[in-house]
Amino acid sequence: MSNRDSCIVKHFRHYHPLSDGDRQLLGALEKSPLEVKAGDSLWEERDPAQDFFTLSQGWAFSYRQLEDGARQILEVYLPGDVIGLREYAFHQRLTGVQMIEDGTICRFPHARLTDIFQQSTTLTSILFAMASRQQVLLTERLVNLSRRSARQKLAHFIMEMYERLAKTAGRQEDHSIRLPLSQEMLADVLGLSPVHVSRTFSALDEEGLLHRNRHRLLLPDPAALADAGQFDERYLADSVFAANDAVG
Amino acid sequence: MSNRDSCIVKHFRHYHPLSDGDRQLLGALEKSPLEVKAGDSLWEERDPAQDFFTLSQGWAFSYRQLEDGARQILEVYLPGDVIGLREYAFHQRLTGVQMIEDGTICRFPHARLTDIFQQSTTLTSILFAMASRQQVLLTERLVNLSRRSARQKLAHFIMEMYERLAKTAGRQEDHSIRLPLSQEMLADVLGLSPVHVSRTFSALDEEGLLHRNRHRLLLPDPAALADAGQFDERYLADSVFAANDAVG
DNA sequence: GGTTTACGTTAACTCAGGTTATGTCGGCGC
DNA sequence: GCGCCGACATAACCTGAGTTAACGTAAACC
Repeated sequence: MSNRDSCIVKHFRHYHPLSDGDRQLLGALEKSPLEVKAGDSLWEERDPAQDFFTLSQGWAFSYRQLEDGARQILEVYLPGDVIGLREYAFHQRLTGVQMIEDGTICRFPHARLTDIFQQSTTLTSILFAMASRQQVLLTERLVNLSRRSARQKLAHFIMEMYERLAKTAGRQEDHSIRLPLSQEMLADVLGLSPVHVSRTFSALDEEGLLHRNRHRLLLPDPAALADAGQFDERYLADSVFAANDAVG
Repeated sequence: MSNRDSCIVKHFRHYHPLSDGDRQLLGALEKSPLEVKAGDSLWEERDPAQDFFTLSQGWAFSYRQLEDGARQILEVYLPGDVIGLREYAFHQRLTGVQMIEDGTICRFPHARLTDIFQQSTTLTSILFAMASRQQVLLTERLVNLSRRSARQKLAHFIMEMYERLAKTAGRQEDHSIRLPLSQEMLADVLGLSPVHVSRTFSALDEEGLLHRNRHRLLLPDPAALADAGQFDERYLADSVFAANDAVG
C-alpha cells in the first residue's frame, strides 16, 4: 500500500485487492525495476523463455518477423500490462518484444510462478484473468485483420487504444489521445502497407472522424468512429469482477 | 488409470501424470459426458459464460459472427482440447462454439476453477499451459491471416492440422489426414472466399503438393507443403515439459 | 430411378490495397 | 541560412482475391 510497492504489486492491485501475504509474495519474486530506452529489445524470437515482465512505464509491442521480411505486430502493451504470458508453456520465445518509448520494466522469473500457484489463489486467479484477457484481445485483433477493410481496421484499432487508455490513463476532455506509433508500426499492426495507412488516415480525416497532429489524435465523435470500425467494446469489459466472483 | 477415468482426467493425464488426489479433484468437478450432434451449438455469442468443456470425441470450432454476415472461425478443436478458457475473465461469451461432427463433451463448471487453484498446483500448471498453448495457436493463426497469400494460408493450415493430428491420433503411413471441414468452413478459417479456397486447392493439387478425395487429404511430400506455407512447427512444440519444469 | 440438396468447380469481371516513385515538411547539425 | 534525414503524403499503376453466376457431381430421400 505504501509507495514502496513495486510496479508489479501496483498492477496486480489494480485487478484485485491483495493481502499482505500476496504483496510480499509478489515483491519477493521480482527483481529490481529496469530502465529501458525506446527501440530496446526485451527479447527476440528463439531466445530462451524464462521470465515475464510487467511494464511500469512506456509502451511496448510484441511481433513476429516473417521469412519475406514482413513484420506482424501482435500486441501493443501499455503501462501496467504483463508481457510474456504467451510463452509459459514453451522453452523458446516465439515472438520478439520491443520498447516503443523509454520506460521501466520489472522482471518476473518464469520458473517461480509455481510459488504463486502454491501460495495464493488470489494471485493465481489474477494471472489467469490476465491470460484470458490477452487471448480475447488477440481474438479481436485477428477478426480485425482478417475480415475488415483498411478503414475499419484503422478506426477499430484507434478505438481500442482510446478505450484502453481511458482505463489506465483517464479520458481527455477533448477526446484526444497520444498514440506514439509511427505509420509504419500501424501498418505492421493492421496488416497494411504504410502507404495505405497514410491514405486511410487522410480519408478518415476528410470525413471528420479523426484529426491528426503528429502523435496526437483528436476524435471529434468517438461514437461515429466506433461505428465506422464496427467497434464493440464488450471485449474490453473489465475482467476483474468475473475473476473476483470466482474467488469470492 | 482404470477405464472409468473420465475424458477430462484422460486429457489432463496426457499433459502430466496426476496423483490420485488430482484425479479425484477433476472427477468431482465434472458433470456427466454429453452426446452432441454435428452442427450443435455449445453456446453462442453473448450467452452467459459459466463453464468450460473438454472435447472427448468429435471436432468443434469457435467463431465470431460479424455485422456484415461474415463469419470468422477462430480455432478448430480436436478431441482432447479444452474449450472456453478464453472467457475465464468475462461474464459473457464473446465467441460461439459449434460441433463439426457428432461427438462427446464434458462440462466443467467455471466458478469452481478456484477449487483446483486451491488444491492442486499440478492441475493449475496444466491449465496455465493449456491457456498459453491456445494463445500461441491464435498468434500463429493471426500471422497466417494477415501476412500470407491464399496459397500459403491453406498450406499452412493443412500442415498445422497434419501435425496436431499426428500428436493426438498418430500418423498415417500414406501421409494422409481426414479433414472434415467443408470448403466454406475453410474459407471462414482462412479469411478467404469459398470460391478462392477451391481455386487454391486446385492449384496445390496441380503442383502435386496435395491430393484430395472428399474429406481425405493426401500429402505426397509434407516437407514441401510446409515450405509452401512457411510452416515452422516450433509453435506446436509440446508444452508439457516446460510446464513440468515449472512444477518440478 | 429420378429429384432434391449440398457442395465443389470454373470463368469473367471488379476492386481494395500493394508497389513504386516522387514530393513535402519539420527538426537538427553546422 | 543551408543541407541532411526521417516521417509522412500523393499519384499512377498493378495484382490477388472477391463477386457473381452458371455448371458439375454425389450422396440422400421419396
